[in-house]
Amino acid sequence: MEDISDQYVPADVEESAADHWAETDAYEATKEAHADDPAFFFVDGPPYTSGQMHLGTAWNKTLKDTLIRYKRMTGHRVTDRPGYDMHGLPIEVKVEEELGFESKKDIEELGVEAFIEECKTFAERNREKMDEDFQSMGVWMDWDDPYRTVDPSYMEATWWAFQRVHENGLVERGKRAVNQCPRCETALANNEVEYHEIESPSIYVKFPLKGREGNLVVWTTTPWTLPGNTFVAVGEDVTYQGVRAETESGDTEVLYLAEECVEEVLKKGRYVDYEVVEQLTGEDLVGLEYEHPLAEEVPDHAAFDGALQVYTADYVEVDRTGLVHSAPGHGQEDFERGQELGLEIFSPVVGNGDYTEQAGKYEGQFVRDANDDIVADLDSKDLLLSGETTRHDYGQCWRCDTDIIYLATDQWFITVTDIKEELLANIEESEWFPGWARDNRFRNFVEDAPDWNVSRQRYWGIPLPIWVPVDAGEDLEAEDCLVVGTREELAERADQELNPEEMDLHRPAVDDVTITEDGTTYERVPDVFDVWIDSSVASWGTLGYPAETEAFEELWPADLIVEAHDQTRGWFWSQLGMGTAAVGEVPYEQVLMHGFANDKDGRKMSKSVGNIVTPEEAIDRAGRDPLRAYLLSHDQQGANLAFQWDGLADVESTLNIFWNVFRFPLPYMRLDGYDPAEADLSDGELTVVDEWVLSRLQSVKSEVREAWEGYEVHEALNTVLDFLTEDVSRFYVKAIRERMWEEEDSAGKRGAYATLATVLDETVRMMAPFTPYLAERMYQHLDGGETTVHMLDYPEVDAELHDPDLEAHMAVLRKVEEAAANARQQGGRKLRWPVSRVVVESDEAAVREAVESLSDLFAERVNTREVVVVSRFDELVERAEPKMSEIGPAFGGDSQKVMQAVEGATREEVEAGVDADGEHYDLDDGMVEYHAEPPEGISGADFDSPVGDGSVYVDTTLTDDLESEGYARDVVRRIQEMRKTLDLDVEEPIHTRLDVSDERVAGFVDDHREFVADETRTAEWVDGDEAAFDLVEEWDVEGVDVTIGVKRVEDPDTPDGE
RNA sequence: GGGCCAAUAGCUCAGUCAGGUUGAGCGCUCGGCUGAUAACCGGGAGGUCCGCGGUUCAAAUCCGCGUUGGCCCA
Repeated sequence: MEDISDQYVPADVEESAADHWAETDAYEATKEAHADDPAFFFVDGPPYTSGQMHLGTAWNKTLKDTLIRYKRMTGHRVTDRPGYDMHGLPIEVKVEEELGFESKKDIEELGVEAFIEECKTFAERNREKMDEDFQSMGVWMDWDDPYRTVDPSYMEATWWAFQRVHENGLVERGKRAVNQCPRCETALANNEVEYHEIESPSIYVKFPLKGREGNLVVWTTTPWTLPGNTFVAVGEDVTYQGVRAETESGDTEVLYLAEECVEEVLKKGRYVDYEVVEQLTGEDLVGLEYEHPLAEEVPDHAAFDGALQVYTADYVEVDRTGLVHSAPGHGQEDFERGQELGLEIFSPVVGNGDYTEQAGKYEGQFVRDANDDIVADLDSKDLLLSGETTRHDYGQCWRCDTDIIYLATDQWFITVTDIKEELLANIEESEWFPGWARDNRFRNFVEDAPDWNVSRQRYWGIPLPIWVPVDAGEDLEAEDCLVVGTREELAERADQELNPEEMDLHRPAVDDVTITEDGTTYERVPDVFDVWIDSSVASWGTLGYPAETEAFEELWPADLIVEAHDQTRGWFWSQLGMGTAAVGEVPYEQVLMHGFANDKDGRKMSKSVGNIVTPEEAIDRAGRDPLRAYLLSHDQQGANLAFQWDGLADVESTLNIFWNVFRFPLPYMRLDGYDPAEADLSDGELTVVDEWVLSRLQSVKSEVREAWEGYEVHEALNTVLDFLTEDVSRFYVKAIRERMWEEEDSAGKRGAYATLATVLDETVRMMAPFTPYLAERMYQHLDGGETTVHMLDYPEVDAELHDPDLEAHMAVLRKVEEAAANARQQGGRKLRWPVSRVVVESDEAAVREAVESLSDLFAERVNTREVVVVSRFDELVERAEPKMSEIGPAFGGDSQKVMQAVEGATREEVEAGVDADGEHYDLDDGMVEYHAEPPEGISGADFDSPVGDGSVYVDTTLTDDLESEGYARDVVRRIQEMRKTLDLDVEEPIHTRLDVSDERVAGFVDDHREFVADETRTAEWVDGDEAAFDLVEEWDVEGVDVTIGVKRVEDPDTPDGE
């Protein structure tokens, strides 16, 4: 094993640990060690293979890795197969960009097979890069065997599930108004639409009424949907008015619109005057018929029974005009209302956004490009009341940022709205951390979830396993279709010869497969699945189901999934939806939902803002373990992280303290030939601090366990780190340092070695899931009995060593010690100088008991000759403080004199009455307040402890004896500093020259020559030229000039020197 | 436009559920310690508890209305 460096250098530690893992197959050994343990089925949410790891995905995988390591150490056989989500439009778009493609036509020209190959290569290339990234964070998962959504065996899992959904009667085919990306020529799910502000026309259009005078006034930002107009919607209880409006030229016309909107709209139409001719409700307007405003341009417009009439609808708001142009072919709400009304759907637009011949004059135009023509046509017919533009949020394709259009197209759905009750009930079957994520956020989402559009008119995805009769018409029902569940089943039923072992399930391999049954021939629906279908089956796809059944039967459903809060609408939902629709169950039992990694101000990291921090950069500047510990030291339940470089540096310095604690005993142990791996607490003598730190260790283990079990990961980590810094480093190590310096083997030293070795062994194991490299490095140096620290057990509480009373006492003592240090500082007596006496005063018996039980330790730590514990310190002097509000009225003009006489007097003096200017004054009780002060030479400070408060008094009066020791210690410390300057070995003897300018002080130091020589390994006191010394320095010791010379002894074997 | 989460010292957060003198760590500063020493210990400064309104003897805490940031939905 290499030497342990003075400084914690994460990069070195990590390299050394990584090498060790590689050499010893540590990961395999760890899995093997737990092969027979009870199973813990963790499922990795597959990251999308479009780019590389960023800080958020690094956090996510680190958290998963930490939990997996913890679960293993607590005796579980953990499923740790990582996953990758590799299909979908994002990759298609990237590949199209690489190939310089602009539309589907380019893809068809290249050929679907070649395009699929490109996508496959692209996704695989990204996956390999991400594989490396995740492994570079120290994530131990089964990287040799990840599940990939592009593997036929995984794809089959979606087929199997979809077949179940079909059997359950939850698959539906139909025309629905969906979000359509005209560039990608596919439907998009609501959650694939992102909203941005755009500028659109904002036009007010007159729809001439049939059979009566007047026009309905509607407003729209999408003129291109007017050819598809089918009805006008009004609010049932809204008040409408018919107004006769006068134009600038003096003509008049009648307009119908909501009362509230009249003024505003007439102003926009530049009417000069108007009168109300009619007032009526929405209900009254129902049934009015109107002329299609583009009747000439679009002769084939909706004219069927019930079209071009007024209906009520609940989506109407009293805004703009209060009348809403409705086209079921172009809007979701319009579509739903149209269905209720039994209206046909008229949608003269194809998938790429071009008008069909049904759009008459506009045939072949891209819809958005037709806006201007339509506005102009309306204007020419005097049907345009007003035309301007407006800025508003509008949906865009999540991948290519093209503005979407609403179209009614044939799509396939999983009708999750039919099983809403079951979905909501299944939510209750899962336990979420934090709880509010389930009960508020997720529940709301599920309540509002519409039917799931699972079909995409694209290429790079899992083909829909649906075969429809070749002659199927518009009204095809899902139950008349075949849904295939596995490759084997397809091979059996297919008309063609297929090899289930070797066939690829991607397009175009399955496109031409037909099935003939009962005299009907079926062909495959050309669509692919929505990419969210892929990961929705991860809980069984991970296990190779349906091809492999054993693992599924043993493990399913997942014990735990861990993702960020954006997955509420994503993976948390898709799994619930698919699980419930296919098998009636939620596929996971526990959900840990963490937050996002934002920038230092809590803002989202983004390329355009330029505030991105990459994991690589953080690893470079701090290290893998520090980055992991930093990420894990913050709340892991729903809260976002505001990344701070300072915070990362803080964590690194905390780990450095851990490193210092770890390496502190090593030189001593080596000198004594002590092997920490063989540490035995029954060998040697345990002092009270040993017993205390061992008890604290038990408390920490129990707190840490509890935190883990509630997935309070940051609590677990911070508890260990606090223990290391507060208890081990600041208290324990300080307390045992002197014992380590003892030269001979002693029971006390062995006790300290055993204690510290035990503490280190267990904290290393507790830290292992968080900082795997650092823990490995330490374990291999301290013990190394097993291949890796990660295959060991997580430490368990040893009740024998747990002593809550002692911990309580020590907690009191530390508070008292703090107060003593405070009092010392006030009395101007530094710790190196002993004091004769420290008095601890408290009227709490528990406090006194605590201090008394630890008084030796206390005396040592505060450097006092004597510790006195009392309930009341009777040397305090009560000093009087006059209360002028009482004295003033009582003594009138003499008040000032009385005040001066009273101030600072003792209680005795005041009670006897005070004299001033020859007069005697008696005072009442209420006129004076007393407070107790320490007498001259004693300074005090108060403390609050867990069991009660009190005060500490430090007697700083000097005696020759104390002063003598103080100076001697000061001299020792100067010589030590010089030894360090000379970089002498701890053991190396020296010759020392000492000149003290003050005779009295020189005497003091002489009294302690032996002590000084001992402490500084001075073999001989010498005189001589300054030039004869390796180092000569002049010091100011408490105002006294002291000149010290130090030189090495030439031959260390003969310490007597010359 | 709607839902959820957050806002407390320069920074990270606790305290909010169950109302009662705002706390810790880091940083800053002054001092101490000095064979773990780029470590460690003590003192001090530092707060509109995001704002406004309400309930209450009493509000960081409960309620309402806002502001800012984040996520989700439209």
